[in-house]
Amino acid sequence: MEKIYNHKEIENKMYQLWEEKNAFSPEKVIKLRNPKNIGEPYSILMPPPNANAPLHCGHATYAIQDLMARFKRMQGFDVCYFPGTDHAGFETQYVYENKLKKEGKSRFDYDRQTLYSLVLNFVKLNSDLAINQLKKIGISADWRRNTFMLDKKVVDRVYKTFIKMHKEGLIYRDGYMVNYSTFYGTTFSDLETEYKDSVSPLYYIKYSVKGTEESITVATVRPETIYADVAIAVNPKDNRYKKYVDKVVINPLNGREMPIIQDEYVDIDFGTGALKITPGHDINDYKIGKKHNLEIISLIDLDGKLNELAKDCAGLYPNQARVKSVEILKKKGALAKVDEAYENRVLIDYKDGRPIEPMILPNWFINMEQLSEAAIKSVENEDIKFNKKLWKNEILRWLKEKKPWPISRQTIFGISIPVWYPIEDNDNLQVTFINSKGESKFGSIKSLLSIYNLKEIEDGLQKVIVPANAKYVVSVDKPGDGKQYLPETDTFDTWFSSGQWPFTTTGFPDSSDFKKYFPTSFMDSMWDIMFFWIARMLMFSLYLTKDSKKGSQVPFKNVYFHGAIADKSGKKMSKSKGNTIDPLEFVEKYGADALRMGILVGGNTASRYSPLDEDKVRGYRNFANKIWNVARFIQISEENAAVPFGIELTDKTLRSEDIKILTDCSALVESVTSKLNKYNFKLAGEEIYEFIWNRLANQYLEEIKDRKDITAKRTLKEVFSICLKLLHPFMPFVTEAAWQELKQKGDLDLIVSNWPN
RNA sequence: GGGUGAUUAGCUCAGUUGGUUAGAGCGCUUCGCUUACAUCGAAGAGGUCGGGGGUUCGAAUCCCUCAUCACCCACCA
Repeated sequence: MEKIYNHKEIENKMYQLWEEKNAFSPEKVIKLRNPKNIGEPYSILMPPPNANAPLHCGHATYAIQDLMARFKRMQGFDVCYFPGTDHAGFETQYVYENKLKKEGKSRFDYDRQTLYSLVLNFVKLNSDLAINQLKKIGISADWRRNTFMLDKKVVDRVYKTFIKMHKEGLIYRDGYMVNYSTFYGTTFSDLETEYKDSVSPLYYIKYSVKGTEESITVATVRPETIYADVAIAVNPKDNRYKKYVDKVVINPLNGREMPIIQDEYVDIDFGTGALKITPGHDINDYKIGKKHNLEIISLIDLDGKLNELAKDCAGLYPNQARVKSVEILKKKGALAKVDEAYENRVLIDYKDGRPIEPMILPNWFINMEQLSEAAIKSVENEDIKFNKKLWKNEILRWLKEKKPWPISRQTIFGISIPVWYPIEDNDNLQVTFINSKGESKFGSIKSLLSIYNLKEIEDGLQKVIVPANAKYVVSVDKPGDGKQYLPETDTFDTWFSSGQWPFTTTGFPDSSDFKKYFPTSFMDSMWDIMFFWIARMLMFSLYLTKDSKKGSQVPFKNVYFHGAIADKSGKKMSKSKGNTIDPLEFVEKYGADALRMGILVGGNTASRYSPLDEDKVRGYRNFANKIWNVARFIQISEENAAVPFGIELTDKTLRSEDIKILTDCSALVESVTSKLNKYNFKLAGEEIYEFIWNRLANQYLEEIKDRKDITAKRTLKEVFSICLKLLHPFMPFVTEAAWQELKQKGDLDLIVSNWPN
């Protein structure tokens, strides 16, 4: 053995050894183990990393799942760890579009099919890269069970679920206030938007009251939307406006006569106490509009420009129209004053921080009423348990909102929604496509068909915009009834497919894996996707199993939410801050074992932000070397006479220090096992570290250095081998390597050896 | 605006149901190249556990209050 532990060489060798023996395959492990009994199933789903980029430091937290997999495998459970990678819809398209941009191109240069296959190739390359990187950190998933989010089995499952939900009335199509990015040309769910502090001018606009000399002044940051105003609202308790309540005001931009309504929502103390109501472009106005049965006027088109209703401002983008509309108002004498330094918050997308336009757009929705209800019950009953009460409360709070889930996205990279629109029944389908000469064309299908044949349109199809009340057929394939159809060009929200991950990976409903490993035992994920993913999986699971013999089932019994990996000063790692760590750089420098310890023991995975400190990782690299050298000491002291594993506490030749360390060691086993079962990784790891370094290496080993008897050697070997087992889930490589050095012919590999008790 | 959590050594954090002199890693100081390991060993400095009040024989640990800092949700015309 080398004096210094060479992690680079040995980690590769050990992983190779496990793969050669198929030690990650549950079927094979049963044969490798001794005794060859089959334990209870214990299954873990890997949250599929996005296959659009190399892994980042957050993926080092996969060590948590791997720890549980290795721990339970050694305990004799029938462990199946299901891996996979995600297509990550919009995220991936975003990454790919940036790539196109560097090449001087954009998504608008391609028809749907071409763009889709380009992105798919890109993703497949990255998917392999992601898997290889996970292997580098020692992940012991059964790679032969790998699932990619666009595999046929996944797409089939997604279609089936959509069709089932549609049949049962949970899916509907509606015009609804959505978060629309005119830049990306797609909607976002509420979870995908943020508010940003901003300073904007606040305009005070006078609306004259019909039949009087008086006017009501309203404050707004978006004067360009006055074209879409339908009412003025005041608080019913506001005495200043009581006299106007039955009167009508004149819209200063288009002369529309608008009612003055009363609603509790209006804050008496804010601005002037009077609020303009624009149901087409503001979520609160939309709600008030619905309540008071007001007309909804859409002023902004999908391309982000104002439409013909905006008169003089038609064709302008909102920020341009703002300037122009203010000029017009000024000329008309309707501008009372401007507060230039007004602090407000503007809606942006989470990805790039570009403005989001709330607007009414036809979209596919899931009614969450029943689905949430079932999920709430299972959380309250603790059919599904969380590692902190905080998470239980947060997820309940969110579920109780029961907000409809918009599931359609206007991106091409994703699973398409299996819907077809009959052309003859829908006069007003708006189509964008690239013709055979490579020119982009836009128009209603009726007018386009007078110039092009349907085949040419289909081949170059980019987007079909469909009104909310369109007639449609739900079908995976184009209906064969002789009618002409255009497909839905929207794709599913990526969470619609990843929400069914527990089903697609295990092969719901008939496969043996599903029968054996569902519901899964342990789910580890970062808390930031609690609503996106964990809540959705829970709802899908309860829904899809509701008609089964066993009744509704949760997808996993235990959820462990870990924190975001932060730098040593507790700041979340992000590219913009420049404090990111490439996990593979640490693997290279200090070894995967050291990195894993840095995550599992150096920080605290259970807190919201868990620091990863390079100094600590270096310390754990030293620890690996310490372990290596204890093994080396044992090997040297064995000389030519091999010492077998195992010694009984009843052995008469044991001296008092031997008995002491053997008993201390059993106490350690008990404590570590119990802590791991409670997911207390940090304390368990610290205890082993402390025991090996201080108790075993510094103390006992020094005590027996001069002893020549075999008993001391046997005791040392016994205690050390137990330590290797306890530490294996944390530091799989060095423990296995040390074990390989000490084991004798016929002994099992550490990965499939039995957990001590 | 609604809610949650945190505040312990220079830094990053542990401290299980309240119980003997408050712990770890890194960093720091001094000494030591002793044949497992200098990616090491030995010894050591350093904290009135955010402030104040209370319960108790006894509180970092329970209660109240103040302060500071995070975070989640909703969203201001």
